[in-house]
Amino acid sequence: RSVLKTPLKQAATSHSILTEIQPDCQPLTTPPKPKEILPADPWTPTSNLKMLISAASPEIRSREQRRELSNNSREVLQAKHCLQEHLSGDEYEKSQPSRKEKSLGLLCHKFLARYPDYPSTAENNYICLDEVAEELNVERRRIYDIVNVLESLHMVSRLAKNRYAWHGRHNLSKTLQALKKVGEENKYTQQIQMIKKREYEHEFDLDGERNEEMARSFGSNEHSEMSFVELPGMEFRAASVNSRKDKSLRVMSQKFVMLFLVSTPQIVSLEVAAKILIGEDQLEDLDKSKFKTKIRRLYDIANVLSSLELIKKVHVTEERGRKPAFKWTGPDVLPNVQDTKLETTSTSCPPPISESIPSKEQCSKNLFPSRGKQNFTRHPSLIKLVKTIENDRRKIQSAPTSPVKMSASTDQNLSALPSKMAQVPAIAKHQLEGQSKKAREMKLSRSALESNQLSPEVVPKPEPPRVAAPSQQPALAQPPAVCPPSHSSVSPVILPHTPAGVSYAIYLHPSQAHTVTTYSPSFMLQPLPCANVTGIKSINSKVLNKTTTEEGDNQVTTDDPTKSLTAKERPPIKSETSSQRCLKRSQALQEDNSIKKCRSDEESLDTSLTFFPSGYLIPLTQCTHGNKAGFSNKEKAGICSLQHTTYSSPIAGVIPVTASELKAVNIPAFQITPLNIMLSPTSIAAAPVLSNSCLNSSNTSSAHNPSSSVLNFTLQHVGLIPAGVQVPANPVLQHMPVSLQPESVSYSSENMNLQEEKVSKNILQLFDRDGLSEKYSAPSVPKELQQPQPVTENFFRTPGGPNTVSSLSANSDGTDRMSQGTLYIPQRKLEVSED
DNA sequence: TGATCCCGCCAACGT
DNA sequence: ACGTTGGCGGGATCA
Repeated sequence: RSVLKTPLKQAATSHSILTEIQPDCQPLTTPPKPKEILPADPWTPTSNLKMLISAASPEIRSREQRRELSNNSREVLQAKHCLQEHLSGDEYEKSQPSRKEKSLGLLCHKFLARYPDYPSTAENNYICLDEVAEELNVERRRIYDIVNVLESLHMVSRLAKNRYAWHGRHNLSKTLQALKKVGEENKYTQQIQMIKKREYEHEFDLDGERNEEMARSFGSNEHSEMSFVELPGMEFRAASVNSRKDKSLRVMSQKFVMLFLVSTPQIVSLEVAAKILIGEDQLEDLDKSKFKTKIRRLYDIANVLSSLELIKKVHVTEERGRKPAFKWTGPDVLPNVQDTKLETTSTSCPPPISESIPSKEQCSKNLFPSRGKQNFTRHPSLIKLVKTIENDRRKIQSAPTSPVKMSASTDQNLSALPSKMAQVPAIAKHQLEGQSKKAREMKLSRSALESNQLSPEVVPKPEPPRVAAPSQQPALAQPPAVCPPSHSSVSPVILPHTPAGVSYAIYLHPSQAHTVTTYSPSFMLQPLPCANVTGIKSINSKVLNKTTTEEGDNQVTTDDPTKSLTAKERPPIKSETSSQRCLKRSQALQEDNSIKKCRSDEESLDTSLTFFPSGYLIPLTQCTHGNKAGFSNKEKAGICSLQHTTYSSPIAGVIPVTASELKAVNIPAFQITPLNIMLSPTSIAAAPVLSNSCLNSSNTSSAHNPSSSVLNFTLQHVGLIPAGVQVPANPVLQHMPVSLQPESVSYSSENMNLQEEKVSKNILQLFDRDGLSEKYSAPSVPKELQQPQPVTENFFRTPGGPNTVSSLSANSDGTDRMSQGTLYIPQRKLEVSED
């Protein structure tokens, strides 16, 4: 008899029946393993799939059809295959749910079939894990695997225990952009090259002792701090769970994706991915079992990514033989085109303020390129030293800062807003075409703009005492003057970049956060502005990249860069959306404020929290700003005061601790690097400008100057990091000069990151203290869900420095891919074969 | 065989 | 104390 597929529920039933023998056969709970008992029958995955599809809404169905047509997904093929088998007459026994039928990939397909790729915001797309698990007839554990990776892509977000919200692919492009940035900042490209190179070397000499070297080099790679990359709109939901938890799958998934986005042939072998991921987590011990486990996990992730059609399995044939690998088949992720446009627009649009901000951002970028830590990190001994220091700090760590500070930071955010706001309109315009809906948003944005103009005034007024605010403003206005030299020298054209679209936050591990925290709770305010800056990429890097290198193993061919955003992707919209969201949020906040005016510190915390994220994330900031702007200054002031209740003058309290302090604190710890010595004139010049913001201090130390960067690079890599690292010494690496610059740039950012981390850390603590995290997820308020919740956990940047987006922009032209500090590796021919 | 990766134990967490 | 999450790796399947 042919096996038929019992409907899902029935299947469940059968399951339980099967398990009769065993005690607890709860359909819902993980059934005891029936194993051979398994009936021979029932539902084939295919059948289930079909049923699901048929049952699904037309929308879903159509989507599914498309999928099948495309035949892109391996799972589908497999499913078909299975089906055929059944049809052909294999029997029941044979049809026993084979392993394949139970594969995560298939399961994921089923899961995805239940939800539309682009759910309307209106509908509540809640996901109840229990339900899903039951309906799909799988253990909940499996659902977690799927959901976790979906979460890493922000396709879902956790609302509460057992509940998730489905976002579909609306956030996908943004997420990918963010991931790409982070990946670039982490120099994944280089790491990949390093690993490949190492492998190559291995071919010749027997390894064994080599492990040491490997370990060392890996250790250097560790960008351990990075945890979870967040998006503006989605900030906190994901974080609702404890930060510590965001460890593995989620993060691994993001990193894995980053590898694809960063590597030129967008093909990543499991082996390489595993090595890199391991390297990040723990330096050294490449122990075999760990490697194996990593691989296992990667398969899990790969399966769901495959189901999402973001990647597909291929085999890379090298001299060694065939190695399993995956090829990126998802959308091309370019630096935000829109952003660029925006930039341009903003530039053209005169509002001084708007312009000023971008410039400021640029400055910050330059100052804080990316990843400063790495410099010393590279050297084992240095790493240890750093770690030790960090640990000490951790221990010393002070109590969470008062909420008030947060609010102060909010204020700062305001200043940043204008520029962003200015951009909004442009974005809206672009989006207009596709979405009629957007019109509304346009309005919002426009209003926001208007508000922006007001903003400048607002910012300064509220807090006269505050040093930072005033200074910032001027700085912003002038940016060109100060910063220009640096970028202009490199590439004037590119300068104007603002990465508005891609702001993101990274979740740090508590431990790391601590480290940062130690620095200065008090500075919290300061950091925020920086955060704003952060979103922006460093121009420098871009320029540097521009230099371009041709080496890469580009053979494989990636899709043309030009392609970039497809109409279907809606990134532009998003930016708008985010801004809109921000506005909403800000409004909400205001309401909150008005309502809660007299609340205690905790309350203020909430508020501040809300703000904070916004501050950090560009979109949010804008919103906040807009809101405030909308209100009379007085109101703003009132709000501020409310938030700061505790402090007589919120600003004052905050202000005291400014850049100078930060510098004092931060520098000692992190600036130890030789790099400091070489300051480029440019950087120095820039420093003054940024001085207001805490960030500056750190940046100053770093050198952007090409020559200096080269020196640094040389020192570090050659002197400090002899072995596996890409060293000029290596004959192969002829292109070093080019690559060097990016490196140098990246360094400075580190400091900034630290500061941010600090801030975030503090924030975190606050949250924890209040236990706010789940607070907002209240089921009762669906609407709320739509908007980003104020609650967040630590979202910060990684050492790699999300701040530096530069790489992204650089890539846009398509030239730079290999440029970043990449080593040229002798290439074996790569042959990619599909399965 | 090596590549895949299902399964579910059990610890960390949350409530 | 109990339910939820999800790290982890043994060992079954697949190719």
